[in-house]
Amino acid sequence: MILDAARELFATEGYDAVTMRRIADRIEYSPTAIYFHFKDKEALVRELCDADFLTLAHQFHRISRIADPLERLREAGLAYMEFGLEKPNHYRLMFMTPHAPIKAGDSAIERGNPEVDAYAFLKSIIEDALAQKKFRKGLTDAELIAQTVWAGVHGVIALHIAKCSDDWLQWRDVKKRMRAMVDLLVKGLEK
Amino acid sequence: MILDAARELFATEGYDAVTMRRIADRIEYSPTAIYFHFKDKEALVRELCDADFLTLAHQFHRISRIADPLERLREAGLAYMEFGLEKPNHYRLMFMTPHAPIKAGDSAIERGNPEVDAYAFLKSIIEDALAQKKFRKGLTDAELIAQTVWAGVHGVIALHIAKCSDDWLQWRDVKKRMRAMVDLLVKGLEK
DNA sequence: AACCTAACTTAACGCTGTTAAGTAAAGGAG
DNA sequence: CTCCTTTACTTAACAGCGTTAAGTTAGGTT
Repeated sequence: MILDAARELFATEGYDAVTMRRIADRIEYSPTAIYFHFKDKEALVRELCDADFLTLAHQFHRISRIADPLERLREAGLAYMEFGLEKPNHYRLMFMTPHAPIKAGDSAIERGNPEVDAYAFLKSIIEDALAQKKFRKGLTDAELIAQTVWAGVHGVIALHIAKCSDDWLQWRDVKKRMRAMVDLLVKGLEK
Repeated sequence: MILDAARELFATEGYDAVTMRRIADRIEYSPTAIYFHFKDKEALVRELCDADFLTLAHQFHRISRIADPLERLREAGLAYMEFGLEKPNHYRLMFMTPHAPIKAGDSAIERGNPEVDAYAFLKSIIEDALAQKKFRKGLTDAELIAQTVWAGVHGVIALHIAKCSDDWLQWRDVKKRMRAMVDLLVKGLEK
């Protein structure tokens, strides 16, 4: 009940709405009751995050069927950005807010398993492309490539979330920017 | 005095340290005194940001002397990321936190002037490269390219700031990731 | 019947941004 | 010199935050 209330408040009204007191109001308990189930607000929020990381990894599932690694990389990048676009509040919490590092085994997600670990999924695509010699000469470090690709797609969404209502510059449509990023990344990587 | 105290607290102890009361303590005034000079905390914080945007633009000044637009793009990207790396707290506030949009003329920065507007500086590099036909066929929209390049370098720093102490993955050295990003971007753009 | 434990509540602490009301000093006008 | 206005502050308080100490209540076990 606590997690459901927190998730709904969070998704619909944003981070500021997620106060212990407001969660408690929703479920008609006292604020203190929450502390019986979660150590503190950070622990609650991290459990929310954990579930979101899992749904993100699940989004990738249909993509794993695409044969060509470069095309798979394209679609994975777009799916990642789509996720951030649709759930900006969740995305902010997951990727734009520093948290205390989680201990190994503390999370419900099995590290390194592409089925449930989105980063591992990305890395497996890169390793596949490297094995099939799809990349430019000199590109060999799968970890480094994965982290750079991730940074690229993250940048599009992170900037969009933080600055979309900033009229300082003439923002191009975010969908266009998403496509431009995957195009640029693949063009920069492929042979 | 208020701005100086706020800036110092912010740079050394992070965002959480910037409370109206702590600023007031530093300058030995009452918290209320600050409200005589700034409408609210948001206004104070935005004036801090404004100064930072200006110093970022100034960092770019020496780069404008580089003749080759592609090399200039490289160096501008690296300088941008260096700024974020050196002043992570400032960077977070400037680029990772949504703010209410500023009204035109409200800011001290002259929009579109590459001397003081960092985005305009980036765009001028792209336009220069386009004029010199340095880019791949099909790349024509300077605004879109600038926004994509910005997203790329932003992604590296934003991820670093939010996730550097996350041991979920084996982070490559951030300097390596910075270089990998500019290389990837330029390789993806150039003819 | 006695005891224990889990699941809560009430009340409070110290913190936050913010504001209403009051004060003290400075400067100009008559 | 007095009156008045403006500027720059202070004190005290409000409502909200995360969090905790202490007390309560219900359910099951011995």
